[in-house]
Amino acid sequence: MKSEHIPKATIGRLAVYIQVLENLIRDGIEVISSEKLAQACSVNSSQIRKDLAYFGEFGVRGVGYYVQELITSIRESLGINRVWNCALIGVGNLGMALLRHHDFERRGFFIKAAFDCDPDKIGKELEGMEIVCPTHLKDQASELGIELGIITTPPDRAQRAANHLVDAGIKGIVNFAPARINVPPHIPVEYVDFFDHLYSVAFQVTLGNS
Amino acid sequence: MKSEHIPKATIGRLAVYIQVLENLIRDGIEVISSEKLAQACSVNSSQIRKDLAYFGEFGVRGVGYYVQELITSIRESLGINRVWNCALIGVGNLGMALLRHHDFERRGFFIKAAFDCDPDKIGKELEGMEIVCPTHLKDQASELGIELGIITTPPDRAQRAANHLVDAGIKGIVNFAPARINVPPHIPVEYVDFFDHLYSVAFQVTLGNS
DNA sequence: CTAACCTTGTGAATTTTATAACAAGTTAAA
DNA sequence: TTTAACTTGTTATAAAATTCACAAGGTTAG
Ligand SMILES: NC(=O)c1ccc[n+]([C@@H]2O[C@H](COP(=O)([O-])OP(=O)(O)OC[C@H]3O[C@@H](n4cnc5c(N)ncnc54)[C@H](O)[C@@H]3O)[C@@H](O)[C@H]2O)c1
Ligand SMILES: NC(=O)c1ccc[n+]([C@@H]2O[C@H](COP(=O)([O-])OP(=O)(O)OC[C@H]3O[C@@H](n4cnc5c(N)ncnc54)[C@H](O)[C@@H]3O)[C@@H](O)[C@H]2O)c1
Repeated sequence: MKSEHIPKATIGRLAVYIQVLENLIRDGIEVISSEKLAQACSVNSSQIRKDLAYFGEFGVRGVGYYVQELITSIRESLGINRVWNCALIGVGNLGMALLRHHDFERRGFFIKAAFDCDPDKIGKELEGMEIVCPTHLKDQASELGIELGIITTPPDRAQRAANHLVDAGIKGIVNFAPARINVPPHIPVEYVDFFDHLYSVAFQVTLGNS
Repeated sequence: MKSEHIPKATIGRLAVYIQVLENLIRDGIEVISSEKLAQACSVNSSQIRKDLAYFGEFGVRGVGYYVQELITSIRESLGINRVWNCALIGVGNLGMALLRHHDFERRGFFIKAAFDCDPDKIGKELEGMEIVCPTHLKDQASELGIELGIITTPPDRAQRAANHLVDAGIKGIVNFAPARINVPPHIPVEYVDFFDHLYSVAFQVTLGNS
């Protein structure tokens, strides 16, 4: 079908499909039907076929989808079948956990530089990377080919961090701080809000009890 | 209005409203209109009024919403105006970052127990808590009044961790591991997937460039 | 007190998203 | 080769969420 506008919910589900498909590979499963995949992802099978149809035709009628091929197709569709260089701002508890988490690299997201404004941290080395003052962000970004920014500062510093990133010509931002940030409209921002999810389970549990 | 079924998206937005409203408090703003709040949250003002209408009438016509009151009302609506005791399974990079993050407590989510199956970690103390073997989960859960579980194990251990939690009578789960888990249908599960958000920005950046 | 002005809450209209249904393509067995 | 059993891609249908539009309620200034 190859369509124009793709629902945000579709992107979220594609991420789930990849997750489940990768686990199927581990289990040695090579082909899967939309119905089976749907069960594993807790969605409707039409939903899966519709989501994939936005990007092309990846299945074989009467057979299903070849798992490895489908993973590749989805990754191409999302634009993640390549390396993305990232900068991280805010090397605290969470920032360090992310830096130490090598799954990001395995999936093509390389954190190439880490920034913090704390004088005690600047100059220290972590995971083979020197922690640098955010004022150097602009230089390093172009030098290292950094396109994405990850914000892990306290919430009241998130806007400042965002400003640094924008100034450095970054193309997209993932913000872990619980604060909205203002950036030019052509720069996409994704918010990772742990509390959103905690609130959501708490709400569902409360509903169930009432 | 007080309605029956509440869209999941509404819950997510309520979390955003709280986030923004709390920052308004910090700035000393006491009253806000749905239009202003909408701008701060990047949503439509009708959306806000509609979201709130699911739970009651919290505003004053001609005036707007009293910020502190609205926070309280939303918290009551979500069932988070009370303490929720949590157990964390998997004390690795991410688990430790969460344990050290005291914002959870400030918002009523207390991590009362931490579990790990690594013999090197069991018995160690962290943030005033002893790391315990997951086999003790059941005892501790009832003893400490734990209702929610947080999974931060590797993905191939997530199901096992979930089984422990379910067996311990936990009422809801937040899963940070990139793997779907199967639990009885009355137990809500929320997935926090960092890659989902990375994929999403990458996709949006790619779109913008094409 | 009146008039001009705001802002909420909500039914109706619109848009978007999800599900169902099925024609078309594929396989395998008889 | 034919038939029966599958499964996709896509159109049609249904459901859900968002936005619009405005009456109803409230405030402020003169
Ligand atoms: N740690 C968690 O588990 C967790 C969970 C949910 C949300 N968060 C959010 O993630 C963010 C980071 O949390 P954390 O626990 O790592 O906090 P933290 O205080 O440990 O780390 C914050 C780091 O940011 C640095 N920083 C401050 N201002 C900066 C600036 N302008 N430029 C660059 N660096 C700056 C600080 O020096 C510090 O090293 C916070 O916004 C927090 O609310 C954290
Ligand atoms: N660290 C990050 O920044 C990050 C980012 C995104 C996602 N994640 C996900 O979060 C999870 C944890 O990541 P991490 O970096 O902390 O990994 P980690 O390897 O540092 O920690 C995992 C911990 O879980 C423990 N564990 C393993 N099996 C267990 C079991 N059955 N019961 C109890 N404990 C068990 C291990 O002993 C270890 O301490 C992983 O699934 C990872 O994919 C982490």
